[in-house]
Amino acid sequence: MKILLLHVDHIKFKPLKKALKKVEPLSDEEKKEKYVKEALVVLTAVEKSDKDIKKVVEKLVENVKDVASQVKAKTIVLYPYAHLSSELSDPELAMNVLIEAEKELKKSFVVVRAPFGYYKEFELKVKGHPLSELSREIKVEGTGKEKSEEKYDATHLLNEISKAKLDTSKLKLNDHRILGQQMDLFSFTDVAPGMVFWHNNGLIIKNELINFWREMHREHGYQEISTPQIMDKKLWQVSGHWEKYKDNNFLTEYEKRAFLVKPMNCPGGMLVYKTRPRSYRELPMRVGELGVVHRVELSGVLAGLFRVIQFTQDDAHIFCSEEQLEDEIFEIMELIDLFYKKFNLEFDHIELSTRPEKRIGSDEIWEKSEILLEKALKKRRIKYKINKGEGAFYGPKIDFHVKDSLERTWQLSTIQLDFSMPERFGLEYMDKDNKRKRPVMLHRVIYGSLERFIGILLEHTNGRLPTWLAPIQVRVLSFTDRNVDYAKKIVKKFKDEMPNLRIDSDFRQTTVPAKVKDAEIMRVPYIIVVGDKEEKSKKLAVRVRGSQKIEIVDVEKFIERIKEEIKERK
RNA sequence: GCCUGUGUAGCUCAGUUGGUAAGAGCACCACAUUGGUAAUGUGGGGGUCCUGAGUUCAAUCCUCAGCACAGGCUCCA
Repeated sequence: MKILLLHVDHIKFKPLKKALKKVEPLSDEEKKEKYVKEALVVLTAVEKSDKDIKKVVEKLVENVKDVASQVKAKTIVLYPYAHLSSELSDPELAMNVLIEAEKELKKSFVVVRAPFGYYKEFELKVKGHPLSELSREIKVEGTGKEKSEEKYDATHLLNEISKAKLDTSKLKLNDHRILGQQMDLFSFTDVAPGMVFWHNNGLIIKNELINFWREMHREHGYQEISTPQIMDKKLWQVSGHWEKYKDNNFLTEYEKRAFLVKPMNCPGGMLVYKTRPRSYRELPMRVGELGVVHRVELSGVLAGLFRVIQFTQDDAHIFCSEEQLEDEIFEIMELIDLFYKKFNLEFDHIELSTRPEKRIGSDEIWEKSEILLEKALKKRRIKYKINKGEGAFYGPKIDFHVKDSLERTWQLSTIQLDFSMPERFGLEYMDKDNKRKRPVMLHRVIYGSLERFIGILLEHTNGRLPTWLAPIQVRVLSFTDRNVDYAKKIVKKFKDEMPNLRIDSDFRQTTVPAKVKDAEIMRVPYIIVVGDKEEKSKKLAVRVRGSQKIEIVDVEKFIERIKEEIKERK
């Protein structure tokens, strides 16, 4: 139970309308406005864990008496105030606690109890002395036995686990959640809201994106690291994330030390930087990390792959000198450009987000950083909007937004400038002149989150991914049972030529149109039908990615074509 | 988290104003069929009607509490 004790000159309140469906009826007297002078107002929120009414009431009364005697209050106002807790008990329990507490307190005080379950207008004047505002948390300890003998019935609990049911009423046909189901890419369940279960087909896409990412980043002078999933709370106090995002972290513990499930990769990266003295020769040091992060998000904001609790960031941190900054920013912009061209994606708009209210670092540094980013944008002649006050708490950023099937925009790539983290973590390098200097840092992602990126990509292609990304690249259909042996030979030939080709077959005894339909729903780029004609002519009848036209092609030529597409990532 | 909806078979949905009403199509399995580029025929198996508590002689349906999903708000290091 949570309570807030306010010592007031007066309080005035009046019930307006029901907040709950089932509440105590009010007498005419109770419906009237109440005015109480010189009172200790006890705002109460009864919580789920307050099952032992007797003990809860006992402790509540004890607390109230304690404070009342200190402030010398003779009148108590018990005032239900649900907003103190997010773990509220059911109304019945709450009512009982309040009624019992009222009875107890009446033995020593004048008690006024405000009605439960109503929206009330109220006005009060707090005295303002040191003891006039106090909050208390009342906990009833369960006996050790109860804890160790936690009772549950596994088969019973299984009933509570269900697959997340998608409400498709407001969705477009190319919504990634529908495609994900059709193409067997991923799923969600009740027991892991906002966390993706990647099926084989979906993971293929994710892994291919990662392969491409790794290749491009190696080419662009990045190293890659991987840091732990949970780290001591201290680290996040150093970085400032604890201060700013306390409630948005998953907490766990190890030998009585508090650990945070990482919501960001940067602090881990900082520690790697600090493992040995660094030289100016190492800068710019570009360090990538495909980090899995967890963030506690409000349940109402979750949305398919677009907004999740657990996701993979294609993160990177670039440590460099101030002189190198501009070039590094351009370098990242080029990389972003390269990626979006590859996927034929266009940005809806680009934002420059400036200093937020809650931030670290001096105003001079913020000024400098913002000007720097703006200059870079202007030099590149990039159109952008200013998003005032929306920067990260450690620095301003440039965000790249893309539209989804419902015309909502989502941030994918971002470039963030940061003078503060290196300061907080005491990062240094030895410069030419043998003096210790502080590096500057850039945080950046290209895909943003792999989850969100895949969602966008699916919607933009309507699931018809380029061959290199398609979970199934080629499917061979038999015309009749007569043709199965030959069709198997074709499949084998493809596999011999391309061991990594994702090819499968459909030899069911059904019509060709039926099998084509299924392959189309799976968005297979190349559907090959093998029948008597093909056996005779030794050619292939290929249906290409959604077009209704059938191409008759030479086997060898077709294999070359696919090889080329996969190699060139088309 | 808030507001408004939604939750019935693997998928898409119908239905019961509380009582032999647990239904269809697709998918799956079997049999027949051997077909030419988005759905071959017949038969069969398959359901905790989101979960829990309550009301009732009786709950998928009513009440209360909760969970998840969706749209919007707010938020997004």
